[in-house]
Amino acid sequence: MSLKYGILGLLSYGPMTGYELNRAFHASLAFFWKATMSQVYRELKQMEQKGWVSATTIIQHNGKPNKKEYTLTQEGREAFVRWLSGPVVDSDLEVRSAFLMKIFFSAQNSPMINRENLHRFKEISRKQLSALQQETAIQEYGQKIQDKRSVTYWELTRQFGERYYQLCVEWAEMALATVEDQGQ
Amino acid sequence: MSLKYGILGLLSYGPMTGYELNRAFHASLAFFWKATMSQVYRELKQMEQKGWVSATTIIQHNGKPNKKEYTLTQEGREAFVRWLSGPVVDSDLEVRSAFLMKIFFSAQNSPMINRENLHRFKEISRKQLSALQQETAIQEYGQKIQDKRSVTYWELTRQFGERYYQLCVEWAEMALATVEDQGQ
DNA sequence: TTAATCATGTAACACGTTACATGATTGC
DNA sequence: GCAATCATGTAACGTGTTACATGATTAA
Repeated sequence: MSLKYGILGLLSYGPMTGYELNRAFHASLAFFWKATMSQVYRELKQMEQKGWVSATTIIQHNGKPNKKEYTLTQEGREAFVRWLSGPVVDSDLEVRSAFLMKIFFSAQNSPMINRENLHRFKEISRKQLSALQQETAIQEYGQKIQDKRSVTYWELTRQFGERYYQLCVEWAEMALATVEDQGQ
Repeated sequence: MSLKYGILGLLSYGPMTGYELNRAFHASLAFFWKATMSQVYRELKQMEQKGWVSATTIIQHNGKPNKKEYTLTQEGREAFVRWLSGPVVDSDLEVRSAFLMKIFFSAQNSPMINRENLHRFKEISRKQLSALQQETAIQEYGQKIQDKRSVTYWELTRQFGERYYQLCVEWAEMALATVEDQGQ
């Protein structure tokens, strides 16, 4: 559901190709929404049929393959605004964690494997945290497009991510201590 | 991917019907994994074909519909243990948040709607937090089944949830202050 | 010479969501 | 009388994942 609106949102800054949309996704929305190339192309096809975006083929020379640039239509912009201004519902907050599923059943695992898994979780979280802290794309874009209001909101999502991974690291330390304490 | 293992994990505590599995899901795993009835029935059918679970029909009198009780087979238990003892991978930590997607683009929204959305997010998070704090299922089960080791791990997932929703509430307060500060 | 980048997709499968169907019993 | 609980599912659709296909250019 949200992938559609992620694409519309990115196109609201200006026209882009599927390939560029994919890069933009990875550079900015990846912390809270992952998308693959084939998904992006499929959504673009569907949205073109709906009339939310329109495509223009750009012929390239120098041996590079032709591009299809997508532009937001009036209906597309309206659909985006309807979603954006619509209310926040319970399901927008849903959490899904394969890792916690594993932890839930981990009493049936060997203590050694549990310690390893918790350590690995902590390390991955730490890496994600420092990646988000060193994130400069927001500042760069902000200086380029001179849109102070956008930067505020982009920065809020980044800060959520920072706090989240901070939590993961601290929880992992607590969990490791608990598991050791119990002599497991 | 994880729904399968959630079902196998619950069946590792003893045989259950699809209906009971659904209730168990809502009572224990719901914070980090949501499942619907039809999904549970579909997975059970697939896993029966794979030979991971076996079904026994229990004829009921007193007007109630017949039940099908599912039991973990040896192969099912092996598949579960393979998953449980397998390494934690990056994708096990993936975050997906429709709410943050909306915040990311919220510079294009009216300031009033943004304040409303942040307030609503804070309220939902607060409710989830107090629901998790008042959660007693873990203690009850623990006393019933006398499995101290399981309780430790169940409790770790609950604590992750508590910390997570605490973070949400605090972040929302910070975000509201930021948005007000900017005169938006 | 090998991998990465640019650029488009298709096909098949897996998983998640929503609506529908049946029908007795129990509590408000 | 109406909603909830017990208990099973099917069907259709929507979304996410993985593998495959093409083919030139550029940097290590």
